[in-house]
Amino acid sequence: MTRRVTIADIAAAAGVSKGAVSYALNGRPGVSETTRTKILAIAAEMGFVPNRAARSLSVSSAQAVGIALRRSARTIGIEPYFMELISGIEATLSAGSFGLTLQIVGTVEEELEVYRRWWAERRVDGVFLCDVGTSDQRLDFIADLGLPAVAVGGPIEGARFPAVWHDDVEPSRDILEYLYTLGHRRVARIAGIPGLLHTAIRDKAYDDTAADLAFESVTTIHSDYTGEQGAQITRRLLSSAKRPTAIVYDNDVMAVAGLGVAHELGLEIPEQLSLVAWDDSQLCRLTHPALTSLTRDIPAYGAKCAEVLLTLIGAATEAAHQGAETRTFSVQCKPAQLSPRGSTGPAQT
Amino acid sequence: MTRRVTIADIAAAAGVSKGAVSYALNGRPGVSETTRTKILAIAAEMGFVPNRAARSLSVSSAQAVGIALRRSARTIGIEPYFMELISGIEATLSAGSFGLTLQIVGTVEEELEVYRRWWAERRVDGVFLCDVGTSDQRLDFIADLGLPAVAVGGPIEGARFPAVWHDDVEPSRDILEYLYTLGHRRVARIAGIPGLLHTAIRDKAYDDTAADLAFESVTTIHSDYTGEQGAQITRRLLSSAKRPTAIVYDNDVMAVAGLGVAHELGLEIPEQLSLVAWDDSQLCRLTHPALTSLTRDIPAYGAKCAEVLLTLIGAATEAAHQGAETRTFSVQCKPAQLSPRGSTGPAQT
DNA sequence: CAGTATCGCTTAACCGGATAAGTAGCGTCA
DNA sequence: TGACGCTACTTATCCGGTTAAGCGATACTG
Repeated sequence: MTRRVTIADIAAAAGVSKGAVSYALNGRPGVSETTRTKILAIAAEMGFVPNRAARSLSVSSAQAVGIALRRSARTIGIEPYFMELISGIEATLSAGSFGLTLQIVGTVEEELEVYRRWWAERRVDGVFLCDVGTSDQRLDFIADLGLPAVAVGGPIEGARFPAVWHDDVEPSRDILEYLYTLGHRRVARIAGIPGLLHTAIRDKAYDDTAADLAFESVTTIHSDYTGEQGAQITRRLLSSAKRPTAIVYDNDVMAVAGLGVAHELGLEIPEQLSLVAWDDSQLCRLTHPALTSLTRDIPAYGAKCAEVLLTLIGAATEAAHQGAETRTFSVQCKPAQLSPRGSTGPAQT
Repeated sequence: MTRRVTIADIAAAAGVSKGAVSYALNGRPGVSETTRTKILAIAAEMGFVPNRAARSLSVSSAQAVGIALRRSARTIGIEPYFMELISGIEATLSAGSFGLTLQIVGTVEEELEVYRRWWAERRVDGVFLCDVGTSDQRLDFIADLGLPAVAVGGPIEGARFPAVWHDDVEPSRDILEYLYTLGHRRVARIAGIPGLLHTAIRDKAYDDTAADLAFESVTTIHSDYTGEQGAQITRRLLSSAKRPTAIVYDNDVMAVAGLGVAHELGLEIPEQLSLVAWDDSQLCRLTHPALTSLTRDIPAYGAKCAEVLLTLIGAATEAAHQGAETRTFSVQCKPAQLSPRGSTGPAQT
């Protein structure tokens, strides 16, 4: 079992003081180039890595950010979204040698408690806020703590910290116009959880677009994003007298479940029913027919979120030293693109 | 922006010294019950939460464990396995108020580097080792570091740290016997990555069982676990002259992809082809027909892994203080159970 | 009643870095 | 030649906890 190397060890080896070593390692003035080179060489040779706790204690930064996910153990795995997001976040974080602390919680109260603890413990320098709601108590809570944060989703009006988001209005319109062009007149949408911001945004975009086109009916039914509900609602829709000729799902998991139900009922896809999924994961390409879906680059999205959070943390650190003011800025990403595949086709006449 | 409370603040408020506060908060002897109660009350009132860095620095523990996953950004999301595992791990960790640090890496070298850094920085007290290979360089590397670790998978002979695993031999036999009873005589298995320990274990279990029964052929083809390869290999198998009447997949994603291919080729499931998946996630119940699969409780498995790691960390801490020796112990979990669903049926005569 | 154990607390050192303040050595310049 | 400034360090303090050691005051004990 190797011993951990401290700056005191390096100082002893180099015949200088701890302070000199610290200056040398951090690229600060105060040591000659000769000494600096020598110290760096010794540090490298000894395999020195600074003790995070010690550094954190003196500079008051954790070099880590946190993400709390509010899902049950059984349902969290099924959605590819989070892992892809985290994967993108990670890519940016590790480039800046930040760590990612993950916590899975059951309720909002637990989530708020986690944020408070992280903040009080100084375990993280900032957090990502997922599943932003239309009226989200976490926003003020975190802003009041003074904890740097980035909302993953938006836009959020009057937010006290930045949001990274992409427009859902245009893609919503794209879907409906696409289906309209294919001749569909009765369209149903199995939407996500009603309280979520992006659900509300899509709801409105849907209604607005529907009003502009001569649909017979455009209905929205809210769900909880699970495959079970997706299947159940699809079954109900397809058993009704005037069943829709196209169904749009707010995520890929429900769309896959919906496809299963269509198979179960013996419906030909896309001849008798067209299906569209939001959030194109690999899942959409595994089914037959493959699911037409709204594609966006989620790892890139996560990377952007991380980038903004790191910038924010940097700014907060600056501000603490120089009293500069922190500006809230939002970042809009490229909207999702419709990827037509086998699950959509002309409506039956 | 609230100020963080330190033990010095509490000491001042209670009119005692920092030391007394520390004793009181940690439930150690050295203060009277009266004083202890008073200090605890003040601490609670002020909302005191200890600074993790400070505590870590003095007690040399991070109160966090790490998990490094070696997957690409695009493929990591699709497998429900990891999120379920992490979810289970989390449940146990947060009960012990440990944090989880997650890192996604691309190569083994990167992964080893992450472990070394975590260890040197004292960022984690222990790690989980996923995707254990048949000859895994990480095992010795981590053991040499003296970093407490738990292998998620096994059994590992002569390991220098514990493994949490479940028997794959019995379930492998279960599948083959089940298919044999249904009259299947030509069975194919699309296996996982050849270097992985559990792939090797299943390979052998398969061969052994096949030798005991009068199959016409039992073939194994290795893959990379992705839906693409699952689909591609399935397509090849089903296009061959003597195509199998049943295919077993080493994970659920490939099985879903295989089902898609079967649909694409117009095969009736299960009349013309039976499909079995390992690792029953919700995915298996979303398709039509639902996939017969090997069910195991992955969150519970993760919880067990975390429990063992925490025990190990506790033991290591003890050992450091008292010089006691650390015992390596392995934990075997309940093997996966076959859940027959619509994707399997009698072989066509 | 002196000797001593125990309680209840304070003091101070320590963990491993960062960093402000202090200082020795040397060149510069009036 | 002495005041001054600069370089290249060293020293000491701090971050916020933990903990060994110290130290009165009280209780116990032979």
